[in-house]
Amino acid sequence: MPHDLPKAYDPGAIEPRWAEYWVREKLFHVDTPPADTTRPVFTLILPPPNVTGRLHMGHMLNQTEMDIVIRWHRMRGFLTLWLPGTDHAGIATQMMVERQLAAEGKSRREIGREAFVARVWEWRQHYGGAILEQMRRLGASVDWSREYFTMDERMSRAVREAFVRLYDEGLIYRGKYIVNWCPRCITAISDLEVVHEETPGKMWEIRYPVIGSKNEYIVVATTRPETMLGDTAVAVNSADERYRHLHGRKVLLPLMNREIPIITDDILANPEFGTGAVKVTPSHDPNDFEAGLRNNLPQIEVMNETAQMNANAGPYQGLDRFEARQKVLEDLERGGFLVSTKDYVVPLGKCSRCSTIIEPRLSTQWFVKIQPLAERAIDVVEKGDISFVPENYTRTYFEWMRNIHDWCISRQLWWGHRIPAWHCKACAGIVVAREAPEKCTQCGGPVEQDSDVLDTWFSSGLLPCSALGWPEQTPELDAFYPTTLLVTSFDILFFWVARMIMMNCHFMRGRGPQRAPDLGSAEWLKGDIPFSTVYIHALVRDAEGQKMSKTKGNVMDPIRTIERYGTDAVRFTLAAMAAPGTDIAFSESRTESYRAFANKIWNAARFLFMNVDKAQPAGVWSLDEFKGAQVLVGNTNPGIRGFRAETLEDRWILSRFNRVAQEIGEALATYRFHEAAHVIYHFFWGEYCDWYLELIKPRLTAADPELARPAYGNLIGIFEGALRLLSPFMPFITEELWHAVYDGQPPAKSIALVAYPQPDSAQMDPEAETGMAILQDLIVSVRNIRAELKVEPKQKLAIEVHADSGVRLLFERNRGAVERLANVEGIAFVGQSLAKAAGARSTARFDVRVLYERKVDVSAERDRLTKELMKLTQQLTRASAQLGNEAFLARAPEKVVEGLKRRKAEVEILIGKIRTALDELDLVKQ
RNA sequence: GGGCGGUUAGCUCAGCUGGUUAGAGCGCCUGCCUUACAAGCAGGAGGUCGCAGGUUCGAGUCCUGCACUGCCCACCA
Repeated sequence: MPHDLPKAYDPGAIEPRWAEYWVREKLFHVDTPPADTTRPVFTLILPPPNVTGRLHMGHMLNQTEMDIVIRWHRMRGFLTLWLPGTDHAGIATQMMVERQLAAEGKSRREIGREAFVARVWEWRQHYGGAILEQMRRLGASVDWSREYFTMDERMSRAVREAFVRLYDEGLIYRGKYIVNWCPRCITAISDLEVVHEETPGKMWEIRYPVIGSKNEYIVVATTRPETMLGDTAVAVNSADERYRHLHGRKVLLPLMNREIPIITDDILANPEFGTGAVKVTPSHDPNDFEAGLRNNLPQIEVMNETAQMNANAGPYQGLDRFEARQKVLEDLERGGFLVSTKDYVVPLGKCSRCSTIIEPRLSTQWFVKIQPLAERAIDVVEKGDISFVPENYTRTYFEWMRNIHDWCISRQLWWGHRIPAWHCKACAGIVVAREAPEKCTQCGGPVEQDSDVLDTWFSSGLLPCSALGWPEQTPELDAFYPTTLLVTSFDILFFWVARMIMMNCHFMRGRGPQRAPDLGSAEWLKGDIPFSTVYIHALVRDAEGQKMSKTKGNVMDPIRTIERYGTDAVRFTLAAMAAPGTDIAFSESRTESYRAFANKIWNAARFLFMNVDKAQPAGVWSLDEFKGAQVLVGNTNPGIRGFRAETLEDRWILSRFNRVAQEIGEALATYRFHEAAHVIYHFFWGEYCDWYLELIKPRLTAADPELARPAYGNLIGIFEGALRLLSPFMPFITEELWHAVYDGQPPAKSIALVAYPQPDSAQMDPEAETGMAILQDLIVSVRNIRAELKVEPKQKLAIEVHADSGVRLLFERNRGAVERLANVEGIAFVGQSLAKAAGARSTARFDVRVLYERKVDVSAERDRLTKELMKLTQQLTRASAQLGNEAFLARAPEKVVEGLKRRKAEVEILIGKIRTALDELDLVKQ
């Protein structure tokens, strides 16, 4: 029995069931539409989580926002595709499996490449689906039938195609350069994978003896003395007078006893800094590398791939780089070469994966010549074809794009896309091809594939076009590319977003304009862009505003939070706190309050069903009357149907519903999730439950079925509509209750598949809203007086009201409401103002007092009135000053002037009433 | 060294394009188990919007400076 709800809302009892139902029924699967479809299309690609990943709050925020947008579009009639997938995450996954091997006492080198890769696939088979399983639990309405993995064969094909094309166009090259090298991961990494940290360290000054002069030295400064073993020159600025006489001379490199030249080079950014002379180590520093090329210096590598000193380091061979540093310093000291040791803050580069200090290393790698790609990527954003929300990220994007460096894409790993290049064993030529060549195309010799794999971001940078079938011309590409939106976090803006823009714009170049981005939009999406809007969401921090990190131990597991409060409550928390551009300090107290919100909705439903179950058998009302309401997608006005606005509260709630639908629509269209969440929260709890439900109660039990019938229709109608409004935010509870509303026979398989309420201005009723506000004001005033007088809650009291005829009529018509909600028995309307009456309350529209024998607490009353008077007087002063200002009257919009005048009049009336009341109090005292 | 953001109630945060009385949740105080909900109901207290100037008829909102604070980027030994 769907109506038989347990008393307390228990998310654990309903959420897994619906999560499973949505997947099993394939509710969110969409067929690829024909190319000529007229249906508006909305495409969103899920930023593929790492296969190694576990869900964290950042994912949950990300997915909540995406799911809200997706469900909202789907309910508005878009053909909506949300495409899920996972990323093979090169280094991360390889490390995971290596750890596993280590636990078995094995290493990847022992078992060999082929076995290792097989082992990773096996790992992925077992554990790789964890994060997507977690996504299912969140209710993410993705199309599971289209799931991809970035190592799938079709993705590999796209990767090879992209590589070969870029190579053929001269945009990929191979060469020996200084790269960021992680000696622990034993691979090159890109600039972006290096984290710079200001670390307290030392700067040492070392003197190099000048050959051919006695007691003459050049003093150089360094933070990495061990690299001096590879020095091949000392550089000074050509304009530096101090060293002019040494141009063309040589120094003797201490410890190594190697003669190296003194060169003049502009390597020195600032000749004032340090001693004005630097050691030059072309194999171990990017600047020195360049200087080495300019000056034809030899490159002497002194370290191996694990940053241990090699044979070129002479006596230091075999030492780790930091041991070597100590030893070098000791030896320099002993030889009298060490001039000074100073504290110095060094910007140390560390591997973003394992925090090992990066060693700049000379090695042969593959690079993307990025400038030409960046130019187009800048262009599409400048032209507005792609826009960022919040828009200030545009600047950051340009900043990065304009200072971009070539991208090192080769990794010395085993897990990843193999570079489609083959080396000839005979002539050392290179063949780059889509498929493995049989032999060298130049000399016919045997070939062997390059052992490196590609940076993970090379394959994810091809999304979304690769996920839609590129390089094939698939119907999916036709229908869904460009995608509409990308929702992601700031930290992968450069890693991923920027690269997708560069690569997609490059490969999809020349594609004509596609569909419109939104309903009723006259604009068309440009054909080559990967997405038209990038929404950058906030970082989720802990309740203290600290970044969540494993080392701090403040990481929240969303699944655990969900188990405690329910998915809906956690989703709602994230949505309600997701103001664009600001970080989220996730607080469980908020989640608790949103669970209470869910409970409130739950109990409102119980109340409804309890009454309905009595009314139906009595023939007062039948669900069939309601079933006629059109809520199916495609209906032009899927708001509240069959509503009969017969009373003030009916007109009011209908008006409010429409206004709320409008506000939510506007908020969601601009990604203002928090605003939308607040609006629906306030409407449901503060208006529907607190007022409408209370006001309508007597009509539900009215003896006259003609009175009761519309009340039921309205009550259920608004409830059902509100569920639809709320559904994208809280998909589970709304699904459960929506099915229950229809007694298990809903007009569609899911609330997610019916229409989102659209505002209807014809149903907005400002007069009813004003009237209701006055009525609420009266009820609250009476409750307030009662509380001040400490009247027994159960005791009914008579009241006197003074008001003009219009307001009086309003009160008379809603007499019952006042009596019930303010616990009043008998309302007398009086002709004269009640301002003098002790304990009366006044508003600009009415005075009210209760008839009660207990004396007013004179001093408390005086305090209250005095405070009120001060506030109002301040307001009056300000308002008068403004209204007396010619410039204000001339320049301010009429609406503002009118509003202020009205307010001033009200304030004046109130001040008068309060003065009277205060005078009266003084009389009482005397 | 560049760039971006924050500072609003005891706490955590909203406040979009400057416009009538600055809001929410939690916490706090008072009273209620009023048959939908104590995860609730009713009432209430609490803010010189970081500081100093400026623009404007009008500033929490725009500009300048300062203080504190967070983040991103960067090949100055």
